[in-house]
Amino acid sequence: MTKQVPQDDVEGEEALVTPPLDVGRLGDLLGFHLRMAHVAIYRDFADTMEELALTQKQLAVMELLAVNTGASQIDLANTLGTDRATMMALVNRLAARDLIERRPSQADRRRQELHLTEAGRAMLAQARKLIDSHEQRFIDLFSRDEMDALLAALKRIYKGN
Amino acid sequence: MTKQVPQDDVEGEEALVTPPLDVGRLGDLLGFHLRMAHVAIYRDFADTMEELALTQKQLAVMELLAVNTGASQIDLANTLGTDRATMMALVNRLAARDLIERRPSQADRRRQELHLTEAGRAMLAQARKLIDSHEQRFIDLFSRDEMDALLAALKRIYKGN
DNA sequence: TATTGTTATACTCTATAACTATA
DNA sequence: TATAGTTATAGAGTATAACAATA
Repeated sequence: MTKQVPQDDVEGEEALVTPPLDVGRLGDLLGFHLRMAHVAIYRDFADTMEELALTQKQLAVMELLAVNTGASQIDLANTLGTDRATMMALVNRLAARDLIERRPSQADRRRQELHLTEAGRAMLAQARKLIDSHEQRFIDLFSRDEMDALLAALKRIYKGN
Repeated sequence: MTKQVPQDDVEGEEALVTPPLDVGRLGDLLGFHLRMAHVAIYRDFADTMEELALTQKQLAVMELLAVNTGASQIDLANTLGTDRATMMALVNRLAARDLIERRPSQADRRRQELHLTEAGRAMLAQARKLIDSHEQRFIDLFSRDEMDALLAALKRIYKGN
């Protein structure tokens, strides 16, 4: 999916044809390093999931539905921090692929309950296997304590403490 | 710029109307927490920079040019991990606002050397002030040691060790 | 009045491919 | 042959606004 970063992230490679620039003040910004790390993982995820054609967010929706059967689009949007319209588009794409389905709620007829389909559950099972190897590549960079500290720090950032 | 996340990230607020779902297996994924943290900082950045209408990446380009005068689009793309076409669009937008300018290279006539304009330098000075308060909000969440460890961990992720 | 889903719209981001001019 | 810039194109992501049905 991303043929990007031709030489840069290949381990044990010699210097680039065009060497990376001095990052200057960017080096002091948490947001800069967070963004670079996020992009690195995002791309590895995309490459790993290429055969299944699932994005991080699509997988997130499916994992949420695996645990929260019948959740609404608003539930998903609130949990993942997006708005209704964005979630609508995301759900549309997954529904078009028959991975999830909408069912009208009996209790509140404004709502549509979202469910994984059989195909969705099968896809999720496959995805989890691929994700394991993807995650492992980054887990291997850290000790258990380091990883715990990293996850705690990231949570603190987006939960605002 | 982002009126998003209506209740979620307000400190000391009671439960949401629609409470966040159980994140299930997502809670174990580094990529999930990294993405959530990135989005949180990205939005705070966007809100902070609203008056200047500068994105994280636009600022990154300007900071890079502040230190690496005359760098090419390829240089910037390699450093920030994007491709030529994406950087082209980014540079176009900054150039259209007269914040940076292209100058033909004497040494290699395929190249354009990029420079901050006077307006660009002024904008950057303003931006740095706003960024300080933005960064401070997140720095305050951590001790010095915690922040050092966090930055080191993030670098390890995108530098592949 | 407020909420859920929905549609329409628009702009940004990202990447691919192909062209051009240089090297 | 390879590289830098460029253009065209397309799809995904993101958000706003407005409407209908329902609460």
